[in-house]
Amino acid sequence: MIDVARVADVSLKTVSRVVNGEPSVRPETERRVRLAITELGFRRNDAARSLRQRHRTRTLGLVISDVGNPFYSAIARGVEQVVRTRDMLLVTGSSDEDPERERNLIRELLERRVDGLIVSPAPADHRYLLADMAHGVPIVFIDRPPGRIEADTILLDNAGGARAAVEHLLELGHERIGFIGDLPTIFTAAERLRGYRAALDAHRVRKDREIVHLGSHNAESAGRALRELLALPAPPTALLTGNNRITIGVLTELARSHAALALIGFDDLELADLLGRPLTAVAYDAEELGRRAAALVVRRLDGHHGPAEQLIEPTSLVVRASSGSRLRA
Amino acid sequence: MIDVARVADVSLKTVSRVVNGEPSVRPETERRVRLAITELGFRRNDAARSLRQRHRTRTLGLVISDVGNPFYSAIARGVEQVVRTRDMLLVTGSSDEDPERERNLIRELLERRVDGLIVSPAPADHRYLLADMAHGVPIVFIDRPPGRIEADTILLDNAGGARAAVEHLLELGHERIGFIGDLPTIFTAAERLRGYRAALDAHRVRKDREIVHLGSHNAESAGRALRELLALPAPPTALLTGNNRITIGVLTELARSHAALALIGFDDLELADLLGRPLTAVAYDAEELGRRAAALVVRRLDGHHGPAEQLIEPTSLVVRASSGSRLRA
DNA sequence: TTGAAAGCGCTAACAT
DNA sequence: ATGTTAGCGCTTTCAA
Repeated sequence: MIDVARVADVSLKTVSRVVNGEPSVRPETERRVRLAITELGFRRNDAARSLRQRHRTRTLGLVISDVGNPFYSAIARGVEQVVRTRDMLLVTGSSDEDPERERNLIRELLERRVDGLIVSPAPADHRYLLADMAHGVPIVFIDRPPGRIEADTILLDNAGGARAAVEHLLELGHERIGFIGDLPTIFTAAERLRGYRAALDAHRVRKDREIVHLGSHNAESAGRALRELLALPAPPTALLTGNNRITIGVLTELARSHAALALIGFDDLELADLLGRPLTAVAYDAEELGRRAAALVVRRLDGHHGPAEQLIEPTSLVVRASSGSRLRA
Repeated sequence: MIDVARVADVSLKTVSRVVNGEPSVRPETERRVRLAITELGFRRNDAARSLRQRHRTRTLGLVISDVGNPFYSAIARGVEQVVRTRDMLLVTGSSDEDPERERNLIRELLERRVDGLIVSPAPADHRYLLADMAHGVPIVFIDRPPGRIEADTILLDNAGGARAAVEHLLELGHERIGFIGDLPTIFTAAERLRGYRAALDAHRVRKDREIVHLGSHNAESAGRALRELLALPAPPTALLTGNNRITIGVLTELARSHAALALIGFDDLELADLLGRPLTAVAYDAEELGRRAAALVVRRLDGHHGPAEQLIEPTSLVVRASSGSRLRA
């Protein structure tokens, strides 16, 4: 900037005025400055700027487990929509579900002085964030709650969605409804399992642990789990799958084995309609999840100081062919 | 930091030493400093830091049209993999294919002094970037070439992929092969159309403009385009679709109309195997595209100064059921 | 309308 | 082993 000033033969402050569109600069002076700016290819340095200004970086941090996962990229898109209206930028990092990496990522973002932070947390003790929150950095948790602290959080209605799915199967006349899910140490997996059980309890249907398989973390292991369930003396007549990876594994295995099984998947699939047997699914708006999380951050940025809030994003059951029709009684 | 120094009763520089893990600090002193750091909830300010240091922000900028699009999120993931090995962070912005927004985004990123930039550009004159490139900021273009400047670029083999698809259909005995694509103002759409035509030319098959439909930008309009093609007196017996959105529109319409038509889609679909009729597709590794783009940036960051390079990422034809079997001659 | 000087929070270079 | 000083590139405050 000082170079620009020299070339334009004005003071540094005048250049600053031009660059920031402040008034009180003679058109002729402004022209000289602009010329010098183009000549030198000058760009204002935002780091220096935010150092002097009221310390806003107009940047929001987002920590998720994987940018490549459609669920998280939908969230990122929702967050971005809000961020954009405020003329802010988004810094994203993938934690791969590793608490230590998550913590490092958060530290880096905070050191870069993001104005706010949205985190989809791995299970961990998040008390280390209390100091930063006390310093006024809005931190919002998305999809899963933080560990051992109170903070704004937005979750899916995991239990409600699973319960609605199971109740739909019950209404169709099924009584042996299986469940294949991920490890219950994962918050969403545990909640979905809870919803599954709650539905059976509410309808006084016997819960058989034999047809519940937990710990499937990818499509392959879900396929194996399904084979085991189908090999049982009394296999389930219907199945709820705990997430999209598991659903895909099950669909693949089903395509191979041609077994008849009513199926509902938690998480909708993009091409659910075009599958061999269109998938009945527990759907929700992941983008909206991102938007609402960003709105929580923005509200605090705008001076809101209320207590931590927990928001629940609803799910809906999209009934297609895979859940089948009423069982013959 | 000065507050920490005061509380720990040491000089500012000693705090800096502790924070940066520099040697020559007595363990006892270090303990006092660390205590003060925790007490005050201190975080090093990276803006101030990079201002003084050799101006590295350890940040890479990525401008794409939409974070929510699987193609771009795969790219983002690939870029992130590389960025992570260098302990850098990724700042992402979506341009929505709007050249003006793209330019603003780029300006913001450059003002924030990203160490490098990866851009999937909308068609535009990119000469405004020459000054920044001359200042040593590595800028790499991905998926589409920049306008009116020379810069490192990585593209898909769009023409080659389309050509291979058409040749596969020709080998199966088809002679009336249609094409539904996006507007040829879009680089990739134009290239794919070129590949389609090149294959027909090479095999001396007559090109009929009637069975080529351009300008489909979403699934709905692709569905309409298909209906028009099928209503023709001499409809095509096979079809190449120009991208995943178009493929989905065509699949939807095909599911409705039950028309018999050999189909190949450019862009693979995640559930291609599980569709009613598994999709033959022109596939490629979008993540690798991101990794290679990031590698180009990183190489220049490491001091490479060669001329602009253009890399081509190969595609492959994944043959499944939808392209059908050999036509009865 | 323009400019001079101070200082944001940190690190590099040089003392002690 | 620890401290002092200057200055990164900008904006703020005040003066001309």
